[in-house]
Amino acid sequence: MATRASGRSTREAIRAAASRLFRERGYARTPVRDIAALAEVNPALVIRYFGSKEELFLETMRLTIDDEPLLDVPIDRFGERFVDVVLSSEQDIRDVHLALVRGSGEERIAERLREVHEDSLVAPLRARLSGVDADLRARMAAAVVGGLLYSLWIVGDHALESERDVLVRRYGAIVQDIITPET
Amino acid sequence: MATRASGRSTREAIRAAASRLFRERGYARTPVRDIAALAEVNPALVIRYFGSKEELFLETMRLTIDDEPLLDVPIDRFGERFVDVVLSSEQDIRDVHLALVRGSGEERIAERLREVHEDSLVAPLRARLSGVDADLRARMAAAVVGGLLYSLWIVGDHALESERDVLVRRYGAIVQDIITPET
DNA sequence: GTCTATAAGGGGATAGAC
DNA sequence: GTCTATCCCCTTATAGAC
Repeated sequence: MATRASGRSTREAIRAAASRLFRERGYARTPVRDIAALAEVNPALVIRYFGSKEELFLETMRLTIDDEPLLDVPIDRFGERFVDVVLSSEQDIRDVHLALVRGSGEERIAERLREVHEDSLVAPLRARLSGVDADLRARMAAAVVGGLLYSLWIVGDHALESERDVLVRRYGAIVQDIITPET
Repeated sequence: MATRASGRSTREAIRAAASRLFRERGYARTPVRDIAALAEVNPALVIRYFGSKEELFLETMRLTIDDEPLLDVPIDRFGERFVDVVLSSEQDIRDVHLALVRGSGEERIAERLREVHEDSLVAPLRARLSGVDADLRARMAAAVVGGLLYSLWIVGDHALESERDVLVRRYGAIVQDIITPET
């Protein structure tokens, strides 16, 4: 095999392959060799560049939610919009989330999951809430959204996958009820 | 080591050890050897009795929810009671559920998770509901309860672990809102 | 910067004696 | 029914040549 391009692009090729395979098959079921093969790179390089498989996993399984669509929405429609954003597939929130959940037997992966849950689900909700129970309400709403992801992707609840619009509306209503302070 | 008791009790010892370790450490992080050690039994016997590690896992990670407390409760308090039952630690619903979620990268374990989700969460809710949307509502409520478990145990959301009573009441209210038909 | 070759360990599972 | 001994595969990770 010919020597490939410079170190920079090799690193990126490994990262891209790892990101894809980890999301598709999860941590435990993705050998380093498979990552190397997909990246068309020597297996030794994977470790050389990233130190260990776990480092590589943590390096690739990050999330930053795009909260722009959340900023300009009126508070009484926030629940629906939030569900909409989470379910939007542009960023692969769901895949990364799923991989983290399944890998959470490993302590450091669990830690990353907590960060992702906090930063991507709790924080955006919390930012728009006020009142004494704001924190608890944000966490409950985040848990509910987590439950939606769990149901859709982990248990594969196809019966819940009605029209996307219906899902966003009904689930949005649940979230909305939680974040709206009790009368 | 002296020969232990009869085959019957050996089988039970293996089952008990496996059940405990799988719940504590999960599928991937529990070697057959550790199960044998805890059961004070030869490693070869584990496979001999149960065929494979995966079979043993599926054999031990079952759930049957005790739905007696659900039968005599008035429908308008059903949500709260349901959350109460799920969080009651008598049966280790949560541990088994957690182990199944984390193991769900394996196809057969995912299948078992779907069964458990269906039988222990969806079905008890569905049994008390009626109306056109009954099925969808039952599934959404089940997903929400799954979200609670997810948040409490998988991400370890300690901030959500307020007083148990508070949790049951507030989360029960959410479930109740879902299973109560819209006006 | 990339390769070959291999170390070093752990895993599940099996054969066959007792 | 239970044991010892071991097979065999797969894994991550490293050493050192090119």
